[in-house]
Amino acid sequence: MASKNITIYDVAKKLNVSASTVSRSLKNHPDISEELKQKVKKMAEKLKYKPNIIAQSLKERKTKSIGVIIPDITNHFNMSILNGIEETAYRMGFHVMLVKTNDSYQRELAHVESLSKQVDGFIISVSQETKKYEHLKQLRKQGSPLVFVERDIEQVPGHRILMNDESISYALTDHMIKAGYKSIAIITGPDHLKVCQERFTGYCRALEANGISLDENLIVKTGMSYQEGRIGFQRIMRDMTGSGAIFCTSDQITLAVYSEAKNMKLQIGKELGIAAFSCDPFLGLLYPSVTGLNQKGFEMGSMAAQLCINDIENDRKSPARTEVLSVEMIVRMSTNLNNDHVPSSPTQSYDSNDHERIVYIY
Amino acid sequence: MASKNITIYDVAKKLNVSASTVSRSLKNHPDISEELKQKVKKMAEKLKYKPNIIAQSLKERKTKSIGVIIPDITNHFNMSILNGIEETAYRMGFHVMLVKTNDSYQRELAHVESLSKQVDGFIISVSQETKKYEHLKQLRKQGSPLVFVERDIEQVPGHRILMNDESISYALTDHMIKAGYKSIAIITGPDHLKVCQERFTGYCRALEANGISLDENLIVKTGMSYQEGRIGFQRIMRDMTGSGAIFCTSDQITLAVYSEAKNMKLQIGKELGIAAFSCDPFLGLLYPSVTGLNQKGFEMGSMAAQLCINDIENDRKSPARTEVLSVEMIVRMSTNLNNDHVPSSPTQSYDSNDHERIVYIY
DNA sequence: TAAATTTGCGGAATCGGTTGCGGAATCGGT
DNA sequence: ACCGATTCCGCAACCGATTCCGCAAATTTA
Repeated sequence: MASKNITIYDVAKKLNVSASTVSRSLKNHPDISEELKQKVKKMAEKLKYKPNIIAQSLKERKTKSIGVIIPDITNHFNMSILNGIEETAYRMGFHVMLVKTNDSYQRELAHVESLSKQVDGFIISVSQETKKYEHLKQLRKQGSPLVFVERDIEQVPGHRILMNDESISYALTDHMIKAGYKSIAIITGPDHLKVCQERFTGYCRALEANGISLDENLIVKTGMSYQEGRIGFQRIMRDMTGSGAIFCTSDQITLAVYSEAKNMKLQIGKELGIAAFSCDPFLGLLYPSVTGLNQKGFEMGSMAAQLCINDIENDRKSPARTEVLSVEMIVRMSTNLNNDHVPSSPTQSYDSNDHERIVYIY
Repeated sequence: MASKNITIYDVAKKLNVSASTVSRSLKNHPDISEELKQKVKKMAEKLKYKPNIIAQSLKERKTKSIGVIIPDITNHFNMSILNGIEETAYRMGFHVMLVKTNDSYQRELAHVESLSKQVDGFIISVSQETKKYEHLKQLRKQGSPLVFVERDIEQVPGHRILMNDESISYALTDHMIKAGYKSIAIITGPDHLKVCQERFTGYCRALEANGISLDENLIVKTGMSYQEGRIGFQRIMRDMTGSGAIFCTSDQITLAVYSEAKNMKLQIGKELGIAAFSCDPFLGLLYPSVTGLNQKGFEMGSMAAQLCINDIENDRKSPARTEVLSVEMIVRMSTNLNNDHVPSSPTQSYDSNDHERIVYIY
């Protein structure tokens, strides 16, 4: 933006009219004669005049952009969400300011502050560390539309695009139990993160429903990252006895557990069950393929953007909506205890469809 | 940003000083007495005054944000790039405005225009459709720093963060030939996209060096998407004879080819070789695992952001730099013709490391 | 003590648009 | 020919910050 930028005044001067006239002409204000409008538009075109969005933003107090605050962007689910957000934001004439927190509360705080004057609304998936939420309440007080996606905070009003975390976790856990695994472990994040708590609750309920008591040694609640998944896996494997299975509550945990299990030369499915709270398309291509979900990240992002932008354009916060998308479970080989996964003819093993069964929840 | 926002004037009024004084106090201008500075800062704190970044941007003609224009964000490589960009942008005090083009020239054009007044510099990976580049030259004329990442356009000056596309493609192709595959196919994008042309050239050179002539039936140049990969695969399989292999030049093509091959119950490696221009970590977990690359997306994004921001802050375009990161090839099972991938003991097959060999290029 | 600096702060223009208000010119009606 | 209503456009304020310039008081110097 260094050099000469043509402004509305340049156009005005060329035509010996006022800047107001140019402004009005370009927005088809009825006060300007059709004839003059055309002249102005021609000249603007000729000079390659482009309105300065910053100046407009200052005057209008609208930036036509939304802030997206996300813990990280290197997993399939968040990517899909981001993709959905960008797509509908674009269609609705908005831009996306993207920041990630790396699950750090401090960084989330800083971003909320620094973006608050720069965007018209927020879509946020809170960080794992976030326990305080004054910063988010502050946003609401300012009047900024706020949409939570996947990870929300109950105490803060705002729209929510969520999943049926608890029931799908119940389903995954129950499925593993019914599949015959004797000890079911879980690797998840801390309870103050609502999604973790819900996933854990689903897990607990399923155990309970099947008359299995909780075993602290099989519960890891340190976090959702790859590293934490890896360490969690190692801790669990120390205490896991008999035919066990692990409920991996994030993309990264799943990747970590799967990798480590392979490194330990475990036969996934037979020697170790794995169910993933994940929808990465690779899960179906792995061998053994991994039981996972059918999360609709793109749709969630898209809906979030719509709610956010609607709020912005109507200038008033519509009553906070909570959309809970129901997720489907996709059963694959990693939770098949009886299949030893060594097909007599290798050809068979390549047909993932033989081993894929979709279970609809709701 | 709806309601009452406290401005610098509010702070000024409270203290019966002028706005200039408040402004200067907050930026530690020496003209203001230490005593008054403290009073102003206290009051600003008390009123929770936050400077209006839009107003600053207008005045300073700097927005402290960079525009990132990318074809799509749902593959691991682009994600990594984006991740790297965001990380260093954050560290350097910048924000990221993210837009994707879905490989559409029109959309790229629109985004370049609409962002040009909104960001201080651009990082771009051009769309597959982009053949004209006036819009990019225009950016340079305006003085906007411009950094190409992965996909550049030679005719437009600017920094470039690239890979050794041609030589690594040569290496992958040569590897497949040496591995014993008789017909080597390629699925890639149109030649006007420089990376495609280079990858294709590498492919051609390798064939030539091994005394193999080009077979038009084995060459698909329609595009880099999943759909195009799928269709390309089907077309190639009609004509592929004997032990063949496919060079997949993108993440999505790889995914498509791998999936389709599995659906056709082909034994990957033995019946069909696959080498991927991709670095997705899942490639190593698949069974059979897939020969791929070791692209450094994060580093590339990080470097791009640095170059871009440096240019912005020094206000002068430093001489255009071209960084070519050398990529490593990682040989895995999908290009092992002799291994039938049905291990006597299934345990073995889970050890991907037994089948992984890193080949350094350069 | 008068003159020359220095210190400390305010006024006003500016960045680039937008818009309420008012004024001149044109028009229609009688 | 006179009056009221339109039509069409410009002036100036404003959005919220920054900064050049200037001025008065305090300080130093002669």
